[in-house]
Amino acid sequence: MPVVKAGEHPHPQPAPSPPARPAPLPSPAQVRDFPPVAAAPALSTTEIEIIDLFVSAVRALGLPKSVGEIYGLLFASPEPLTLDHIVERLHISKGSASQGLRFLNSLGAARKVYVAGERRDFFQAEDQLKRLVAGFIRGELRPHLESGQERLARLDLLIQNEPGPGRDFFAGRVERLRNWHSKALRLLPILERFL
Amino acid sequence: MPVVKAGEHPHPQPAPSPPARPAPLPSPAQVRDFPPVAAAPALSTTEIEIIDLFVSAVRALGLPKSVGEIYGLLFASPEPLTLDHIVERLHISKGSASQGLRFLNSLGAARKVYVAGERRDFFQAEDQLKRLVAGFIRGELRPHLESGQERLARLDLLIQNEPGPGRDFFAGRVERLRNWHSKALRLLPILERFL
DNA sequence: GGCTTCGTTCAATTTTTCTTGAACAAAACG
DNA sequence: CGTTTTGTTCAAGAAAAATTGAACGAAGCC
Repeated sequence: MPVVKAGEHPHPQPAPSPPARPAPLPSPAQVRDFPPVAAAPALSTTEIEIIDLFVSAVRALGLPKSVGEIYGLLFASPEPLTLDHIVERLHISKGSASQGLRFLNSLGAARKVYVAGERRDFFQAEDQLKRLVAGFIRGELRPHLESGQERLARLDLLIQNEPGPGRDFFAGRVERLRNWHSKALRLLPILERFL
Repeated sequence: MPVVKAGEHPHPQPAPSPPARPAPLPSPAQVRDFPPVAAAPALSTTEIEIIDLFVSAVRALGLPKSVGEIYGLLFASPEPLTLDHIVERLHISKGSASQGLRFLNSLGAARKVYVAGERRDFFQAEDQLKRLVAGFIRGELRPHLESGQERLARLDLLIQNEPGPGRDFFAGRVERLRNWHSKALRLLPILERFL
């Protein structure tokens, strides 16, 4: 079974990352230098460390690595980023970035910010713990607990046609499960309040 | 293994079509399988439902299915079981059963019970929520939070040689991370107490 | 309208994780 | 002691999950 791997290994990126993208040779004509967007700068050591931190946090929550990378990059960035920025700096596919961003957005962990005169969507990391937790509860925890409710109901039915001797035992078990379930439900608001 | 893992199907992936119903686990094959010779009784519908419940709970925590099956079977059993019982009734390999049992044992979720005149180890499920939670915290949550501590220290160092302008921003970020970390640490005792 | 940019989707592929099974070690038997 | 029972280990295979990339639709732009 898997296990806690607390080890340290610094790179999110595998080995030798190719120097840069094989940019199509810019035709000599272009003189226009643009301030906003240039070739994506490589990640700094600090950025890498921050991203790595989120990658492992997010993995611990059972979410895919790319989600951690994206959130980490946003968190480490003073200004909002577009999907392309993310793709280029993280070297992940557009597909991954799109999905990851949509997921983060659905939990309220990444928010779209309006940028005047820009067609593209810009994202920034939600950095209020309380909001992050609330989103996670709404999006991930709550749904599961709710499905538990149905399961318990189904168990109640099944127990009815359980042969005599076993029935009492199972009834006790289900009661205990119900108790656990209700405790978990009551915990959620406490969580939200505390964090 | 992960720490908090809480979302069940934490995939950011858009679930194509969530047939939200919990399909009974390993049911159909059972009866045909055992030809002659004293065999373990097939799982009852109730047992299957209970096991299924734990399988999905455990998956939500990022643990392997077999761990959920084993705990579920123990939980649904009035008397303690041996590794062989588990292998036979669950139709999983000895290897899986051994590992799963050891893991559950390490968290205090399954305990060895002494049975007079028996050479084999008998296991029963820990059924006190408080103890289960405490074990999970000690075995899974705490270790991860501790590794976070080291990461933060490393970040502090990295920030020192961060070029001027960025430094302040990063310093603020790291401070925030440290704040989150300490909140998480303070949450653990609350968790243990509440549940 | 035609062209380009942005972003999404999803089947195929890659990566990661889990499970199996056979080889072993330890201990009890006799 | 040799044998049998009990349980562990771990490489290899199977299964599950994440990532890619190309095709596509929806706007914006000129």
